[in-house]
Amino acid sequence: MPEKSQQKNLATGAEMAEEPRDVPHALIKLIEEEGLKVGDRLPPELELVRRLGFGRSTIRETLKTWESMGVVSRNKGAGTRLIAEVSRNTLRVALTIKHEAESLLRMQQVRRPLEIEAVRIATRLATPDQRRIINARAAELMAVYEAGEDWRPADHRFHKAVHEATGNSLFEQIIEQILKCFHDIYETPFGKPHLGEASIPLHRPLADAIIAGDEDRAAELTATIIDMVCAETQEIAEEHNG
Amino acid sequence: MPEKSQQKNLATGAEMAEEPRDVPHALIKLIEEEGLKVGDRLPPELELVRRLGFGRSTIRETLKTWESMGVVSRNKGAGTRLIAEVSRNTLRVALTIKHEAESLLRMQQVRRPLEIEAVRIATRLATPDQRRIINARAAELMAVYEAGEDWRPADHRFHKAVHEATGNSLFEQIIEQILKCFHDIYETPFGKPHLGEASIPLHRPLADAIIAGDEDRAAELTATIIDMVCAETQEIAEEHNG
DNA sequence: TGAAAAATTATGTCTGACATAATGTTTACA
DNA sequence: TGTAAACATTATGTCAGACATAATTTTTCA
Repeated sequence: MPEKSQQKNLATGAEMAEEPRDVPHALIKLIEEEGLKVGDRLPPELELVRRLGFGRSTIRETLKTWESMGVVSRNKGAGTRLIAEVSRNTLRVALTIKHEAESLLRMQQVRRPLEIEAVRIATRLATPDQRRIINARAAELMAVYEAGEDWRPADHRFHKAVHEATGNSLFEQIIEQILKCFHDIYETPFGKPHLGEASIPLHRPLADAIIAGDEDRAAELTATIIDMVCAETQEIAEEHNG
Repeated sequence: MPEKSQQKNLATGAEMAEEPRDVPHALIKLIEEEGLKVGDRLPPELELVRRLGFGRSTIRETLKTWESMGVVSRNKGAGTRLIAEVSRNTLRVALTIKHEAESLLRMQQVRRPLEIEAVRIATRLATPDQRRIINARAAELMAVYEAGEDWRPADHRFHKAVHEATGNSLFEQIIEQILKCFHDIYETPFGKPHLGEASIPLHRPLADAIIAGDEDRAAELTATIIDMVCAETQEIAEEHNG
C-alpha cells in the first residue's frame, strides 16, 4: 500500500497528477477515485465521454473488452456495473475451450465442484442483505417459471447472487465464463430449448437452505441440480457422437 | 425515413445457411471459409464491414476484445493478424486476478474444490497406465523431497499426472493457470521459500489411494493437503494486511 | 392505492469524417 | 544502377452525430 510499485508510467518526468493517456487507466483512476466497488454502477457512457475526454466509441471498446473479461456487466437501458475488482495490478489469465459436444460435459464437470463450494461458502458467509437478495431472486425465478416464461435470465441472476455472496469474485468469474462458453456452444448447433428445466423447482428449497445457513443441505441440493443438467448434457453429447 | 438499409441478417428465411447474427461468429465463419491460419492477415476493417454487414464500430469492438485475449494483433497502418488459432471449435475466456496478498487466499479457495474433484474423477477413471505414471511421479517426489532438494517441479508433475487422468483438460488448465498466478504473486513480494512443504509426505498415501481406487480417502487427503497450504497462505496474507 | 402509460435513461448499432502509423511506389541523385 | 528521399496508399485509431431499443423512473388515471 505505501509502496506504489507501479512501474507502468513510463513518462517518469511528470509528477503525480499526470492524466492517463489511455482509456483503461483513465477508467481505473476514475473507479479508484470514486471509490466504486463490486456491484456499483459506473457512470453512463456519455458522462464518461465528458469526464475522461475520450470519444464514446473508444470508451466503448474498453468497456466491451472488460465485459468479455468479466470485469463489468452491461445492460441496455440499465447501465454498466462492476462485477470484479479492478486496480492497476490485475493479472489476466486466458483459457482455451474446445468447442464440441464433449466439451459441454467437461464444462459441467468443472462447474459442479465450483458451484457446490460457492454455495457452501455463500451459506456460511452471506450477509443478511445478501440472503434477502437471494430470497428475492429465488421468488422471481419461481414466478417466471410457473408462468411458463423463459426462466433462464432469472436463473442466471439467482446463481449470480449466490456467487456474489461468497465474497470471492473468482468463483463468479470462472463459473460465469464457463456458462458463457457453454451457451455459446450449446445454443447454435444443439438447440434443445430449455436445458435443466426439471431442476428449477429445486431452487426454492436451495434458497431456503442458504438463508437458513444449512450448508450441507444447500450443497446437496446444488449437487442434485447440476447432476440433472449433467444428465441432460450427456444425452445430447451422446446423440451427437453416435 | 427510408427503409432500414437492407438490415442484412434479419433471420428472415431459416434456410439460408443461417447467417450469424453477431460479429464474433461472423468473423470465425469468415476465418474458416478463408482458411486463415496463425500469422495470416485478416481483411481490413472496411472490407469486413462490407462483407459481414456490420458497422465498423461494432466490428472494432470485437477485434479489440480479441486483441486483449491474444487472438489477434493489430497495428495502425499494418493491419490485423491472427496470432492464435481460432475456429468454431475454440473459445477463449479471460480471468482477472488482483495482484495482492488477499488474492492468494481466494485462489486457494477456488483451487480446493477443483483439485478435490479432479482427484475423485481421476481415482475413478484412471487407466492402469495412468495409475502407473501417478505412482512413479509420487516415488520421484518422495525421493527428491527426502534428498532435501527442490521438490516443487516434482510436485507439479505429480499433480499434473492426476489432472491428466481425469480426461478433462479443463481441470488442468484452470488449476494450472491459478497456480501460475499464485506463484507470480507469491514469489516476488512475499518470499517464503517452500510453501506447503509440510504436506509433501501426504502425497505418498494420496497416490496409493488413487491407485487403489479409494475415492473418499483420496479426496480426504487432497483436502488435507490443500488446507495446509491454505493455512500457510492465510498467515502470509494476514502478515501483509495486519 | 396500484397498475397501466408515458417519459427518461443508457446501451447497441450504424454512418461519416479525419488523424496517424505502416507500407508501397515513385522519383531524384550520386 | 543502386539507394535513399519524397510521395501516395492503406489500415487502424479516434471522434462526432444520429437513431434504435431495452430498462428504469415518473406520471397519470381508475
